[in-house]
Amino acid sequence: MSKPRGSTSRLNQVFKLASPGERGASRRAVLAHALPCFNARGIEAATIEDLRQRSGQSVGTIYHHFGNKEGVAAALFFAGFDDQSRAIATRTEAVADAQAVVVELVTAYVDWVTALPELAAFLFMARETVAQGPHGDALRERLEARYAPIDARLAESVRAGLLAELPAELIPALVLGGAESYCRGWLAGRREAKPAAYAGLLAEAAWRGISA
Amino acid sequence: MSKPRGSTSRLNQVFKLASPGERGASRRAVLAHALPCFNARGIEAATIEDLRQRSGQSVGTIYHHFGNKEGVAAALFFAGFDDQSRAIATRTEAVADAQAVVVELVTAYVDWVTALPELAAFLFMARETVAQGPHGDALRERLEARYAPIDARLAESVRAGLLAELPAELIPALVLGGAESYCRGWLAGRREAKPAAYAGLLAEAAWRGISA
Amino acid sequence: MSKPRGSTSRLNQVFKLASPGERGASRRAVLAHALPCFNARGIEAATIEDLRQRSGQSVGTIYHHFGNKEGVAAALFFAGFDDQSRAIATRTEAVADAQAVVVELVTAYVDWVTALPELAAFLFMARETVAQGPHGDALRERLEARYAPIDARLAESVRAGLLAELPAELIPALVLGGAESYCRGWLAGRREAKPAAYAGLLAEAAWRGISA
Amino acid sequence: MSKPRGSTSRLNQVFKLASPGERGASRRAVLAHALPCFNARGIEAATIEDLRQRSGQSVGTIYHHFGNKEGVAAALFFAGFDDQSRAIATRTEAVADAQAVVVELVTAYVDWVTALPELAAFLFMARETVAQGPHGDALRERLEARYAPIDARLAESVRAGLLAELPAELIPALVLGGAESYCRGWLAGRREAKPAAYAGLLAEAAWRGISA
DNA sequence: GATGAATGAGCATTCATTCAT
DNA sequence: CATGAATGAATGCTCATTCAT
Repeated sequence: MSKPRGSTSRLNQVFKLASPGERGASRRAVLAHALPCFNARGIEAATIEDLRQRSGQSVGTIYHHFGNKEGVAAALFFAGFDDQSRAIATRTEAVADAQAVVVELVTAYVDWVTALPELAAFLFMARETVAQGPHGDALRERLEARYAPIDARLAESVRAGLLAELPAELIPALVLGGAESYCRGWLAGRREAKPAAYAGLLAEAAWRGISA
Repeated sequence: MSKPRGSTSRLNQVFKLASPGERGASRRAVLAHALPCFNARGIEAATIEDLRQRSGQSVGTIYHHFGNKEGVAAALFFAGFDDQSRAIATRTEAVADAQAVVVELVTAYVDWVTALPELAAFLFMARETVAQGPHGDALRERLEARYAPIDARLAESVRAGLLAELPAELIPALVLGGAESYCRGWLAGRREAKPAAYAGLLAEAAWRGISA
Repeated sequence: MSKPRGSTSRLNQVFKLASPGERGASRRAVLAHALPCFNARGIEAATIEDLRQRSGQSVGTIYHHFGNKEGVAAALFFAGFDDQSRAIATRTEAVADAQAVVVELVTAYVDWVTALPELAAFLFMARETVAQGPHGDALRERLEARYAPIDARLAESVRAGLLAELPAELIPALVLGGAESYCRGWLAGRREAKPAAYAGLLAEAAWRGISA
Repeated sequence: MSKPRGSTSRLNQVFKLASPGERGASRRAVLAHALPCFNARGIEAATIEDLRQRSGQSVGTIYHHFGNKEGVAAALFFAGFDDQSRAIATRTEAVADAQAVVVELVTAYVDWVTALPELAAFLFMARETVAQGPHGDALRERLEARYAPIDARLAESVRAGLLAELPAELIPALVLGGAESYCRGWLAGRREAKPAAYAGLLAEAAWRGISA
């Protein structure tokens, strides 16, 4: 019998990375079941009772591991965020020129969203909540860590005349804005085709948008 | 003494349009003061007591006009959404060719967000809530009404060979994705320059991204 | 049929004074039934559910009138404290010389405790809690208002040579310490005779303790 | 280097007496650190987690030694109570006539409170809790053991005509009431001078209050 | 004896909504 | 139409206690 494929086993991998070791089983269970809870009703509207029932853990265990409901959401957010960062880093570090960086970035992004749609939807939903909560600084650090190397390489290309002379703070929106917008639409059920199906077109449009 | 200008009087205009007549004064007061309440803490976390205190209206009046809290949020959402639609329609209907449509659409969008940042932030925040609530169909109708004419003209240009052969469901993301992404960043305090300052660059990049 | 006598009707009078008017009925009901709840288990251990059940009011009404559990305790404390102050003031203001003041003070005190034992027990129990809570300043003001006139008259007598040369901060303890100590013992069930039965002896001992 | 003096080393002595031997080190640590925990927030509001953190012992150790939280409070109470009893007994047993007994009793009492204010505050706070709990009988026995010899000697003096004809149950209040009242006020921060400073005045007033 | 992760009953408090005036 | 006191279900969270290691 073959192992299950697709988003479930991929999700398990994300939670394993977030709570490694045999000890992390109950913590993992909470994280895994919190995802549908939060996605179904929003972080605020989801109740600890929801999390408890679906995860099969006790209230005390949830509070033992995460402190409070926001703590569960933050842990889930960073588990997803970090996995996404790894996926992007792996692909963008393997290539050299600016165009390839843009293509790999956009492609890695839409592939990740396509592979883990529930987690992607949660990241969109939880981002502002996390940014304004007690882990806001942690988020900003990790955003910096994710995008700084990429920004540096693109800035280099601007100096080399390969990219248009664009304000640095505008580039991220031009590169990932289209992909992000399409992904939001797809996750909300307003678009049919998987984002990965348009990876090439989105990457090409992004590159044309910023190239000299 | 001249009247105050800028976002406050512009907001008043939005609320006047949403609740015309002398009778609409209390309704207007609730809408106007609900905006900071919802933006400060989120729709779910804002309380009727917050709305009551800031608006100076009674609990009964709020329920009389809006039915419930979600009703206030929906009314505020559509007031903002409709104003944005009017702004876009006014500018895009005045031009003929595809490139001009794209430029006017992007420009109208970022200008509107720049002029009414609180309302824009609320629209981003409330969109999913409204889409999943009892007014979801109304939202889908109005989205259709807003974008159908524009989509039609762009689709025409695709057939005329002026635009790249792109899937119809991808075009909106390519056209407005960059602007939307930058606006989100600006509203969240992660970007410095007003979106309107980059209207030209965003419009140009959008056009290059989809042109043949 | 004659009216009921003794502590119950006397208590009702206290609560009437604390929440006058027809409007105050539900507030009064909460106060009246909070007394046995707090006395039975302590303020901390008494639950809102206890108060709700015994008073027959809703949770919302309790919070509407008192804000929180500590608010109920504080309101009850001041209702009792103020009644006790009135009882003391009435009797001490009616006499002239120092010995009579001491006698009336001690007598009024033990009579009040004997007449309202439940309330007296609560005052002993709640005093430190109130003093350390948000109403601590209010308590200190009212203590000052109660004892300042009496202290002034005793200090006058010290100057006149009728009283021993005693430190001002020691006098209250010498005057009321014995009565207070006996009352505590009686309220705790460690003493048999009602404090009022020893009013004369306690007053006489107090006067001998401080007289020149 | 000389040993530290004053209330800390005196407290250590109390805890050593309560938990002698090498085995009693962890028990002693819990008792010593429970005192500030209970004083800061009250017995009910202090948590096992507070005790655990401050004492550096494990939850299991606390339960091993004391059974439950009330057990810690009771053990601490009796450690203090017994030390106070020893201090009183040592001084009152050394004298013969009634006046000397009263003077030594009052003096021993205020000296003890002055030397161990934290413990004294705790005794006032915990007394009712202990009296109503499962150790109530133990407390009543020890109170009897402490005061019976003293009461007997004073009763003898009443018969000898040295003391006023006073009800037996009133005498303890007349003797210690003033001292107790002043000590409570000092411990609560409402009085400036240490009780020991007024030992003579308090003892004299007590004696005058009860002497024939 | 010692440990501390896990438990879950129990609590204070909030807040959308109603409805008598 | 307008009001705001009253309601009580629902929720996040705490914490004493247990027990497997």
